[in-house]
Amino acid sequence: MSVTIEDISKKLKLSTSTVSKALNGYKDVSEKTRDLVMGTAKELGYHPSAAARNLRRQRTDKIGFVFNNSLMYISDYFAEVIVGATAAAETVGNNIVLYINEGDSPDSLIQLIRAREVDGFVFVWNHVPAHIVDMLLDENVPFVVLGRRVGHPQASWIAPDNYNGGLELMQHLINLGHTRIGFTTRPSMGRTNEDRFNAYKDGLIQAGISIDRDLIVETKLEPFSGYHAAKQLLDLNDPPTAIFAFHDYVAIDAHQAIVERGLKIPDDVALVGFDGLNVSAFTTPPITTVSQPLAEIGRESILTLLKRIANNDLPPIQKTLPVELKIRRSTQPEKSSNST
Amino acid sequence: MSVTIEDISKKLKLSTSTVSKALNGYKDVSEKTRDLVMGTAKELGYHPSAAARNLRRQRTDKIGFVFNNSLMYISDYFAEVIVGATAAAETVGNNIVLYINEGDSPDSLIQLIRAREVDGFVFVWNHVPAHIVDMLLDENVPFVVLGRRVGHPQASWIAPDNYNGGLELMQHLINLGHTRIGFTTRPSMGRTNEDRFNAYKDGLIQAGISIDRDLIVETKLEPFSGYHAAKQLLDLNDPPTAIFAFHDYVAIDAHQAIVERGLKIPDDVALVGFDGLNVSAFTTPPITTVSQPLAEIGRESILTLLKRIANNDLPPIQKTLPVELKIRRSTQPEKSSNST
DNA sequence: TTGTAAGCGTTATCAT
DNA sequence: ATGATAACGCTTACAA
Repeated sequence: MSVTIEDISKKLKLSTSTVSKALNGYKDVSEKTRDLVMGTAKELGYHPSAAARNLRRQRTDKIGFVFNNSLMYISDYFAEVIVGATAAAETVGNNIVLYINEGDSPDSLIQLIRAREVDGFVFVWNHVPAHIVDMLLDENVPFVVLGRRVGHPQASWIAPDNYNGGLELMQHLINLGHTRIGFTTRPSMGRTNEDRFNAYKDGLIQAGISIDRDLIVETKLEPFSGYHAAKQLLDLNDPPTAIFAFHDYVAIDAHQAIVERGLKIPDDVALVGFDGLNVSAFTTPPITTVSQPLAEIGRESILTLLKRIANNDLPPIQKTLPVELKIRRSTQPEKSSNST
Repeated sequence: MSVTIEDISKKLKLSTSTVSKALNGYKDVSEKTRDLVMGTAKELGYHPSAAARNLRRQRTDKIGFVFNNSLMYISDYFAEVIVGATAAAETVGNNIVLYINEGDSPDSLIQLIRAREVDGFVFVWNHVPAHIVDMLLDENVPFVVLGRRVGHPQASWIAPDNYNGGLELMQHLINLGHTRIGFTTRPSMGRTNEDRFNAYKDGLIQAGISIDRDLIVETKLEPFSGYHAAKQLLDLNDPPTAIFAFHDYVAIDAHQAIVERGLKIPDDVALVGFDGLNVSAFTTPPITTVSQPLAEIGRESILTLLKRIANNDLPPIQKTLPVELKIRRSTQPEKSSNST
């Protein structure tokens, strides 16, 4: 097979333990032999076997990245987060292993955990139910939830500041004079939805605007869902002058619905999204949104997980990262002329 | 630590080998003991240690997915391909390990290979240079290049039919009456670029249109590069009436440049992209493109790699997958009215 | 049908 | 400073 420590030890007439020590930079080995070992290691093209190392060290230097299929439909989110995470992991010699798991069968998750193929897990799920968190805690496996708050107090998570971002968005719309603002919500009431929805309601309340249930419509977790939601809003007797879409892809769907109705954005209907994905800038007009620091969320999740891998008795780590309002033409009245 | 085979064997007063055999469904074990073993395995919550298994079997059931950072900028591509690949791998009990590697330092690649953390590699690079292929062959490691043809005859790859897709695109434009068609090309002349460029040229030649060097402009591998390329084309004394963008993101950049010039798509300038990424449908008007079967390319790459892992002495496997022309409003004259 | 024992490649402990 | 040895958890000839 390939070159092992034994090959080096034989060639140098040293014991494998000395070679191992030299290779790993232990100081109880003479400089002479260390140079010798290093030299022949390079000469022979030696590289340690990950499997042997993992078995012995009871550690893999790998991190499981567990996501569900629907993440694919928000590819900008997926790509940025994953690349951020992978890069962060690699800086400390770790790698990311991908797992598609919907979280619907705890058994497959337990199997994953017990196989110890990875040292810990990052979950990228729309919703992490309490019984799964309990199970993870029970198994005593290090984990972090990426991108959303989790109700369970013992869970660690890294999430964007959905509430304050939403509030900024609402204040922006209200400052522009909008009083009838539609909101597209989610069927499952996860924390992300809750935070954005609360921001919507509080934004209205702070402005002294009463909440109209007709202006709140539900979207499903499927493509074109935002399209139907927007149509529903536009069909109202007293339709909204602005629509707050749950996230950018929903906003893009809504954009299409609005345009099909022959309405102008933002003159007839203003439109805002959420997340700050690249795609939100590609529509005409580009869509005002709240941008979350995706790469940093990915990075921070890894760093946090590594801390838990080092010591899983740490109290839960929960971080809210700041977001940024990006005002674009979907809410701003058209400027008189264009410039390069 | 966790439950091992020994725990089961002790509890049942059996040898570890018998337990192992029972667990792995060998037939030279009585049904009674097998049920017993299976039962206590479940009862104790046993799951095999991946590390021990890997070491013993000299196999990891993991596949390395090597990509460079620039893939992040075409997130639709990245997401679809990766999810397709991950799903395909999981159906046969394999997983994907991500590696960011630009291919600029063969050393880090060799290290990766020799560590045998994975059984084989899928490369997702813009360009796979011959010396890297030579190195991979030299190391006798199974690998497949995803998404592009490779010049090296010994390399295995799965790629879309760029040439014929490009030709269809050109015929479509020419049928619409365009004779001055701009093309945005790449600085590095990889096979993908070559194929699309050849399609551009052959499309013109087949229609009896002479090639005008002014209509061929170079883009860089950076954001907004397509924007500048399009402006350069529009600034010509005799500007094109149609632009063939190297890929969809370049087309989106070009779209912006065209709109900024106050020109109408497709009336003043028709626009086509390539790849069929979701984003190409989000612009106004949506962009005509050639769609590649990304998930299938991901899937097929994994299946091909698995074949090579099973037997790397196989002759190189090289597959061209069919693509599909998607005609959208960026090339079609506006219809009189819209419908739901 | 079951058990023994060796080995995968490394690291850690304890002697020397 | 170096070496012998055990151990990590599993699989597989081979023996019984």
